[in-house]
Amino acid sequence: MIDKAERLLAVKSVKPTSVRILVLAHLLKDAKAQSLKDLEVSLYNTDRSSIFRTLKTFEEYKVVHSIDDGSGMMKYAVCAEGCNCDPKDLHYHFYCTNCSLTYCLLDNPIPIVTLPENFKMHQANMVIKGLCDKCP
Amino acid sequence: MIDKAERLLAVKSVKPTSVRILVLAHLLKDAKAQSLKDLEVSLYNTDRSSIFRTLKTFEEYKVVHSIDDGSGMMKYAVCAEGCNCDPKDLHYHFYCTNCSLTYCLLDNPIPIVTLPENFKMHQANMVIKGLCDKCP
DNA sequence: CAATGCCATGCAACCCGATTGCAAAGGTTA
DNA sequence: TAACCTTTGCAATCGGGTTGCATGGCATTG
Ligand SMILES: [Mn+2]
Ligand SMILES: [Mn+2]
Ligand SMILES: [Zn+2]
Ligand SMILES: [Zn+2]
Repeated sequence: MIDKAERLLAVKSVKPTSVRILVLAHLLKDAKAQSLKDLEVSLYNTDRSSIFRTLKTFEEYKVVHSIDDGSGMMKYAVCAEGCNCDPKDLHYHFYCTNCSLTYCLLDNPIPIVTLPENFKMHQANMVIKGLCDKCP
Repeated sequence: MIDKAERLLAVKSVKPTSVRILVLAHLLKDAKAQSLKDLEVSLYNTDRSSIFRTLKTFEEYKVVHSIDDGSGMMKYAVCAEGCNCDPKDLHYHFYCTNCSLTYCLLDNPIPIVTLPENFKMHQANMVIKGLCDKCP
């Protein structure tokens, strides 16, 4: 995962510092959307603000995208290959209200929504809430 | 608006106290989604926590629904007539990144999303972000 | 009417995720 | 080596949301 992280950082032109490699490797390893706190707990000897700023950098360089799933904590997930975080790359997210896991539903494109006259869409945050397949 | 608020509270079986009438009248008057802070500023002689608890009560009794538009503040909007806050009453919301207004897009039903096997949808928060018709 | 009980309200304090200021550490370049 | 820029760690702060507690208002009961 370390190698994979380093390669991905190179592709995205982000300088591969130690914190960045660790954070990205962890996001790649547990292939689920993770919060700042999740990462803080997992990388317990790395400072929270460093992880925070790393995530901001990752967002800026389209390494990860953030998901506001309504849980109160922003979640971060590695962007799929080819993703540029454009409207066309938008996808649904599913938040399990039981286990708190957040999933990227990459298979369903989000539909074109007919907006009122002269409204322009730039981004979207589409979250479906319910129970995942591992929860009762 | 005061009358309308009192009538609506009666319909929803919520005891019409002074704070509740004021809050609901204000939500009805400015027919847009408003945050706790918005209401706090408008009803400057009413306590924040009272407004907060009023909004919680309104949610519980399906008087209003809340919208997490990603602005960092929860927004509240009066439910349309006949709304029971069931999945069938879900609708898109539009958040203008310029003027920070949040609109209920009541005309577009949200589509049925094909979920992975054994995932069950209970709720959803669908927010489209961009520019509204009053913004450049 | 007085006593009781319940719910709503106001105020202050707290919680917690997010964010920032600042100095030290690392690495790069001249 | 010296100057410079970026990253990191630590501590403090911010801000929306939430809660504990005492008071107030109102209705019910005796
Ligand atoms: Mn995703
Ligand atoms: Mn709405
Ligand atoms: Zn689950
Ligand atoms: Zn606007």
